[in-house]
Amino acid sequence: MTAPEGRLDWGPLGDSLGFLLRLAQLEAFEAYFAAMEGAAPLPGSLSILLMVRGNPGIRQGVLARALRIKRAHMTKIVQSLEQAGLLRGSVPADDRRAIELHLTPAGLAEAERAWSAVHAHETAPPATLTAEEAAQLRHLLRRYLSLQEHGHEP
Amino acid sequence: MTAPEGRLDWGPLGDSLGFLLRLAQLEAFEAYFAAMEGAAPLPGSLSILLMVRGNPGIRQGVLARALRIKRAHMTKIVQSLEQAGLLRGSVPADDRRAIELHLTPAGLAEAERAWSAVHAHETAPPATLTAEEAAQLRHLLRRYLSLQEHGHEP
DNA sequence: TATTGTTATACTCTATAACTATA
DNA sequence: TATAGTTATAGAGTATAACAATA
Repeated sequence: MTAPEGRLDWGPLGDSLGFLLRLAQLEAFEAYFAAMEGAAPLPGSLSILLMVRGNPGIRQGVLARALRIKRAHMTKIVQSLEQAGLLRGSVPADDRRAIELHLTPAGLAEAERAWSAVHAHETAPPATLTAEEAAQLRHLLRRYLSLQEHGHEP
Repeated sequence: MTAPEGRLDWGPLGDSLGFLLRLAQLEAFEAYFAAMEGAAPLPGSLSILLMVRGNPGIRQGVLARALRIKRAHMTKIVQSLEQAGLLRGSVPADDRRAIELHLTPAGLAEAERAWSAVHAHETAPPATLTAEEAAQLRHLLRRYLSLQEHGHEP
């Protein structure tokens, strides 16, 4: 009567894309923190630094929508990164409501340092997948998110 | 100088499995809530009801590990589901520390009702993927999570 | 009127540790 | 001594709405 560990019946959850994505994301974040051991910034901050590096002058609201962070929350994160001296915002002349974000030299150095620490972990295939499967998984996720065009490919 | 919306350079984030999973999960949950409009319970509660339905007598701690919910949090969720009359716990004779979970008749009815509401949404492929790609994405996620064996397959 | 960013509030989820009762 | 579950507390992330400045 009692379900044994390791041989669970996942039922319809095993076919639910949302559920699988939820578990996979938790797994990936656990692996990230285990591999980094404090050597890297929080995933959210790192993603902002990398996005501003790749898109200098990006507006706060555009960045918030891209990373699916609420504007109110983005304000706090940006402020903390500004206080840390990694980011600076400037008000464009053509729309004085907006804020355009740039990395400071320190922010650029931190983005490079953090990414080089994370790079090996992020590009190695997880233990449960072959390199080919991992590449295909990333490809399908980009298709799902309509992010086909990305950084370093022709 | 300013990055335009819609044509962002995702840089290394576009190759980061963890980042892609994070965005994909947010996308999937948004789609879930948009499709359900309050007609379904929260994803966390629904996953617990479905897991107890498929694995009657599963212990709380086993369920917590499977769903990657901390034991302390699982206690609260189970208590709320018990107060709602959907779940009951029993103490097995062979280990009086443990709690085995079962659905009440009301809980079974709620699991059936909620799943039938969610089913169409969860099994239809998302707009950005073909049915084949969606199936392959689910397959790769199960492989990534080592959940190959699941509910309704030989 | 609508939009950008800010502030304030509350709520959920999470993380941690101390506690009990059993094993 | 280790484990299952509980309690308490604090923190991070998130959601919401009201607000000021600008368009």
